[in-house]
Parts: sequence; C-alpha cells; structure tokens
Amino acid sequence: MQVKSIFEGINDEDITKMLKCFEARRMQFKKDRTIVTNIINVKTIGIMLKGTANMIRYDYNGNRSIIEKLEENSVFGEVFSRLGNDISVVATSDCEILFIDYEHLVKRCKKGCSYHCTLTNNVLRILSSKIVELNQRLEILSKRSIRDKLLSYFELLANDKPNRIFLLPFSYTELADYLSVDRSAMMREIKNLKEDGFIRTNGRRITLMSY
Amino acid sequence: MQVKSIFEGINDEDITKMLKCFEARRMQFKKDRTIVTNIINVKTIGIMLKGTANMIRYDYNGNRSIIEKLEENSVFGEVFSRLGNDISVVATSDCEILFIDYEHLVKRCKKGCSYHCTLTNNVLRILSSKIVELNQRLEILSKRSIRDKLLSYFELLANDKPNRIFLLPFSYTELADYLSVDRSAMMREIKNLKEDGFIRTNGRRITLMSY
DNA sequence: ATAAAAAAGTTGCAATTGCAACATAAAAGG
DNA sequence: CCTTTTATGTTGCAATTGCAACTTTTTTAT
Repeated sequence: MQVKSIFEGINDEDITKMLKCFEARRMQFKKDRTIVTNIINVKTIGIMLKGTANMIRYDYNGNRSIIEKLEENSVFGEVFSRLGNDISVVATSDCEILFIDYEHLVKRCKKGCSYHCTLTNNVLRILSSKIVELNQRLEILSKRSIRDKLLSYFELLANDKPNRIFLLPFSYTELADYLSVDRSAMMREIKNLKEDGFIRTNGRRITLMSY
Repeated sequence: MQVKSIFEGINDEDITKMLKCFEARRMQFKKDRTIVTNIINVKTIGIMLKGTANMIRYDYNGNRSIIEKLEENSVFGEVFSRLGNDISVVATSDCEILFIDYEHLVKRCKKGCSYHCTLTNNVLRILSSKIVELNQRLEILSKRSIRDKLLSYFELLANDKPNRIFLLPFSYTELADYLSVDRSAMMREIKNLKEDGFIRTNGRRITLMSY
C-alpha cells in the first residue's frame, strides 16, 4: 500500500505513547523467511517499517500466486487482506515489522485521546485505498486473454509516467504469478506485443506506446 | 455486502437525526434503470434500502463483467468499490436507495455525538468485509481454468450449507460474466463436472459432492 | 573469480478456451 | 393465452494457453 502508514499526521510523541498502549511488537526477519505464520489466526496487523515482502499463495497444482507486494509503510493483516490458512508472507529482503492487534487500534480507549480520531481516519483511508487496489487487480484478472491482462496492467503502471515509460516492480517470473498466467505463455505474448508495436522493453523498463 | 448496513446498532431516533445532519437523499429506481451515473465522480455512497442491482462493466470487446451483486442493505460507492468511469450500477428490480456523502459520514461532527463512534466502526467493519469479498473473488479469478474457477466458487457457496447444497445467486449467463469466462465454454465445463461426479445440478440448485 | 542458482527467453504440442452459430426451454409482457 | 424475449444447452473449429523441456543470460554466494 502506498499509504504513509497508520500513524500519518500524529506526532512522534503521541505515536510512542500509542505503541505502548497498543502493546505493539517490533520484529525483524531475514530475507526469504516466512513472516505471517507468526500472526495467523489472530487479528493482528503488520506495518512494514523496513524492507519488502511478497504475500503469496500456492494452489493445489503448485502454482504460485503473488497476491500483493509489500513495501515500506505497507500495512497488512487479515483485516486488510484475507490472510487465510493457505496464504503466507515471505520477506524478499531483510525487514522489520511492527505488529499491533487490530482491536486496540479501532476500539477507542476510554480516555478518548484526540489522536484516536486521526488514527481511525487513517485506517479508513488505508482500507479504502486497499479496496481500490483490489479492484484494479480484479479488473486485470477479469481480462480474458494474457495480452489484455498485460496491457491493462501496463496501462496502470504507465498512467502517470512521463512518456509512458515505467519500471516493472516485478521480475517477469513474478509478473506471471501476479497475473496468474503461465510464464512461458506470458513471455510469448510479451514478444508478440513488441512485434505488434504495443510496447518496447529494455529489461524491466517498459514503454507503453500510445495507440 | 452482507452487512446489516451502516446504521446497525444505532437507534431509529438517532438515525433520523443523522440522516438530516448528513443531508441524506432517498431515491427510487425502476427495474433496468442505471443508478450510478447519478453519483459518479462524487464521494457519495449508496445504501440499498429495497430491491437489487448489479454493478457491471463492459470492456472494449463488449464483454460484460458483473463486479458485484447488490442486495438489501448493501452499501456501495467509490469508497467501497472502484466506481470508475466505465462502471455502472443497474437495477435488477425496482429499488430504493439512500445516498449520503461519505465526508459527512466520516468526519466527526463537532458535537461529538456518541453514535458517531458506532458509525465509524460500522464503516470499518463494512470495508473489512468488502475486502474479504474482493479477496475471495480474486482467489477465484486467479484460478487458471474454468473448472477450477467453478469449483472454488462453488466451494465458497457450499461451505456452510448442510449437505453442500446451495442455490446459485446468479443465472448461468450472469455466472459466466461473474467468473469472466465464455458462457458456452462454462456450460461445457459444468457438463464435464457433472459427468465426472463433482457436482449435481437441478436448475440453479447445485450440490457440490465431497471429494 | 568461479561455481551454482535463479531468471529470462524459446519452442512444440496437447489441452483448454472463446467464438459463432445453432436448438430448445423458460420467462416476461401484453 | 400467445408472442416475444431471454436463458439454457450444444457443437465444431480456430485461437490461445499451459505444460514440458530446453538454452542462454543474469544474479547470487562462496
């Protein structure tokens, strides 16, 4: 999530107070370690303080799906995504995560601290933007062909970039898992898109040609 | 959405007060009328008081996607779904909808009315359950074959039903649009599923056999 | 620096899917 | 009640996709 995190607009002093009040836990994970088994079945949310991770799922055929890419300040957890039994979060770099129980976050403390209001609004904003993201992803996955999936994803990435040049946030292998298609079929389609003049590529730097 | 609506847990008297405070508008729509053009580009949310509707999108190939089925007490709007330029909501029966500006809903009024807290928590709960729904849909659409899409959707529907018998909430034509697949290919696959003993059907009443 | 591992890139082929074009059944509308 | 529309059900065929099996390139680790 691109959001400045849950504590945006709250001063450091208050954040420190809250973290104590919420019994927040700070944890560190090495690259390639699985993060989420620690918080499963609990209404806990994680805030990525440093590093990156992928939220992934393997289906019974062994196909990997990348559900979400987590970056700095990303917020994740069962409330934000369906962190079901078969979903895990794997660190793609060394990272540091803050865990907070969702209940603490939402249930206003009796003192009615002023910053609680800001906090709740932040959570609302995060949930809203999460919904927007999910809908974008749905729009992509609802395309019937690999070509259309690629094009609508690229359109999303190129949208606000000058000259419609953007950097793919994935490796091509990961991109296939993100789009839920076979990697080799996707590579073939990318080649076709290049030949048909829809895109130009230079590694992960892609230019989406204006039609 | 299955949620009891935004006002759950708030007494009728307070609701009436709030509706005035929020400048809520009540509108009626005949079957097959488009609802959403009225609220587009505005941070307005709709609460379905009576009737049903579909949230749909047509892509440039003319394929219809059913994004969501709206029922009584469903809440919809840009905050809850990405009601973009190409998305519309069409009444599938005569219906009555309450429109409220989202800003009013979230921004606590100065008086700090007690029920505002309940309201905010309700909105949070609705957004959370919306996210769960979107993730379920994503899980279905991320399946690589029509067969797996059907099976995971049926699994969802059968989950809490006795004998795993459930009623399809769609016509088969709509189901194809919901799963983003070709209708005839889907019908063929349903036939295969029957022949292979995975399901039994009687119209829209489907039994998902235990494996 | 070099070996090992991962990613990118290819290709043939079989399986699945979408498309078009139907027939039949059911529902809606007057 | 009859007509018209919509939904369901089928099928052949062409196009797309997934799968498997590779080679080449790039990255990572020692």
